[in-house]
Amino acid sequence: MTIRRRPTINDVAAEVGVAASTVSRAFTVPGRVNPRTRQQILEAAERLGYVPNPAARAMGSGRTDTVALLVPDITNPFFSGIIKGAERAVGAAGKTLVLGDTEESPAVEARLLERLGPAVDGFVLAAPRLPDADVRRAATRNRVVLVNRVVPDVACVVADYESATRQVVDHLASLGHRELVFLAGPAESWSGAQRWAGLETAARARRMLATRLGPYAPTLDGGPAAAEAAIASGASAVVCHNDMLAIGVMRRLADRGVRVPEEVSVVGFDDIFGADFCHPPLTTLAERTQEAGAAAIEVLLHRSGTPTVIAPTELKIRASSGPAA
Amino acid sequence: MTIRRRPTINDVAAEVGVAASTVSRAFTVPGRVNPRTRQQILEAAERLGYVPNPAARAMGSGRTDTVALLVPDITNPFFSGIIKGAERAVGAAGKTLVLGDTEESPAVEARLLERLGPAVDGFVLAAPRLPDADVRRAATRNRVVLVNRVVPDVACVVADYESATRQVVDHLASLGHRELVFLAGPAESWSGAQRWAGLETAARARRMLATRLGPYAPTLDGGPAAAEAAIASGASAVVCHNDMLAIGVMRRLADRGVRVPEEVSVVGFDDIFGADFCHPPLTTLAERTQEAGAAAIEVLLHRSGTPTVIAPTELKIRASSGPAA
DNA sequence: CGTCACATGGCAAGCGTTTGCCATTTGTTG
DNA sequence: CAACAAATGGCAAACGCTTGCCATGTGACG
Repeated sequence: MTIRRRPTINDVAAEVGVAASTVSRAFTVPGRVNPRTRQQILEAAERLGYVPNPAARAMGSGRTDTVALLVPDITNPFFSGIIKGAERAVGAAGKTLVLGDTEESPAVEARLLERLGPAVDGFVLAAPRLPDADVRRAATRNRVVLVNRVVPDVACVVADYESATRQVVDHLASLGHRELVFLAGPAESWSGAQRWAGLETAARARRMLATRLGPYAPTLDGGPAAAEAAIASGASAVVCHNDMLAIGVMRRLADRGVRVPEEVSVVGFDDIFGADFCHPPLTTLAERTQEAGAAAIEVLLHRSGTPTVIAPTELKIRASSGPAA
Repeated sequence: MTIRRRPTINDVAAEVGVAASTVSRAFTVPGRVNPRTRQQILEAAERLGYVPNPAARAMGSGRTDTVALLVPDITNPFFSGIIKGAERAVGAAGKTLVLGDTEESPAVEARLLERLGPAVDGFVLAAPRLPDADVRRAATRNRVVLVNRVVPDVACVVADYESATRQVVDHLASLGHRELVFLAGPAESWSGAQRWAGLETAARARRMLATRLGPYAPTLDGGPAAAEAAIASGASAVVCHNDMLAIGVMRRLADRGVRVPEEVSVVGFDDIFGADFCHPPLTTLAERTQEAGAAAIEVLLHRSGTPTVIAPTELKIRASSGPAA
């Protein structure tokens, strides 16, 4: 198929017999041109198949009507939810979303920030791996909203980890567990730190014993090592950094003949796709990822200042947690 | 945080004392400027924090160095693989990927195609829902590569469904199954049609009986209805449109007390995230989604004409399929 | 030492929009 | 009907970069 030249604003102007500026206004400042003229212009544009060129628009106006969302791993279902939510919100605002996968690498993240910077009106950074200083620097060149990460003076939306961890601990306590081990994820993970801090506090309030083990890779592959450590610890309840790890752990436990939840209860974080059909279905703390993604866009597009919005969480109780042995 | 003005090519030119055109060439046609001059320019750019503005670049050159990938549903793990593969390939080529979620809607797909058209060098359409005519029209304005869809005169990369379905049928036949039912997905699905056609042919060659039931929603929620129909059919093996449906079906079978694979074998398509840890782990036909995504980008960026590339497939045999009862 | 080719850099014209400002037309008001 | 304001449209200058073309300087070669 051969590519045809696109009609420009000038083609439309010529067709109708008005100036290009009038055509431009017909699209961007409707009130500014006579309704009848506008109608003709719209019809001519339709007829010619004219579509405004975003790059040219960006040049003239400085606005790009595009925002970028950077996530550490597109294939991680947790981020899929954020992406989906952001996509919808961006689309509803008539703008375009550019997605970047940082592959968990601060370097890649920095590169994307730099490359995309001039091309977008703002960034949503989901669980960024970059140090605070770099995040702040980025916020100097573009509007930036963080998801599940807090950096002073930068807008963010974070899950309500305090309530979240309290729910987890309450649930385990009500099942009669007296101690829990937390199988930690990467040391740099901000949300991981929050989760552990919350668990520890909540456990103390409940007079439960809480221990942290790890770090482990927050993936299925991190499971075996984490499971072994959990078994060795002898705790009746294990709380995992995230669902991936939890599922990996449960697999290993099954291999080792340890029954879930009869012998040990397992709880995860994220409620990823699959958490409800793994075996046994996983009790997990669900963040409203789509809402979080949408909220981040909302803040980016409409709110000024550096608001912090707290996203609610919800404990999904399924079969992987049960009464203490 | 206050946003600072970005330095332009002129700032760099002034800093070094050369013309803007020289700075431009230092970045885009390195051989064209004296190595020493170039070095100075690069240093000045670094010092000033200059980053070329893609929009302006696009205007001058006509190239946008951006490609768009449109998928029906970002949260579907099958597409995550394609996205990941495409992302990598695009990044490796030093270009930018824009992602669009069409929400399974032809209308949204058409809108994105139109809006994004002028802003990108080309499109990869994964399993597009649009009618042939619209796809061809899009290919008239931009370069287009299809994934898992064939439209005459448009480049594409498709899974090797013929081999795929043969593998499935061979596997079931070797387990002693004499008949299978295919639980179909949406009627408009091109890949669904391919799958059924392949299964039917392969089954006939093996003198197996193949029946198609459905359509069912290709989601977990489609499972119950499909499972009921499968049970009613009395077949010992069911092949599902995709893994989502297969997992939904297995759930329902479990609820109904039908044991998998003892009483009925279940096979899916896609090998999505979760297929290996659902219960029982699902036998499924894996497409190399990341490779397919990368291949599509490769075709878009480097190949001319309208090549058709066939992506290999592989049957992952797991616990959901077993000897016929 | 005269020619010539090549290396290097500058000039200026776009690329498709937006937008500030001015000119004209139309409508309103006293 | 004069005077003025509002509505409408056009002109032209950006926006930041690329690129075709030309001017100059350099070294090689005969």
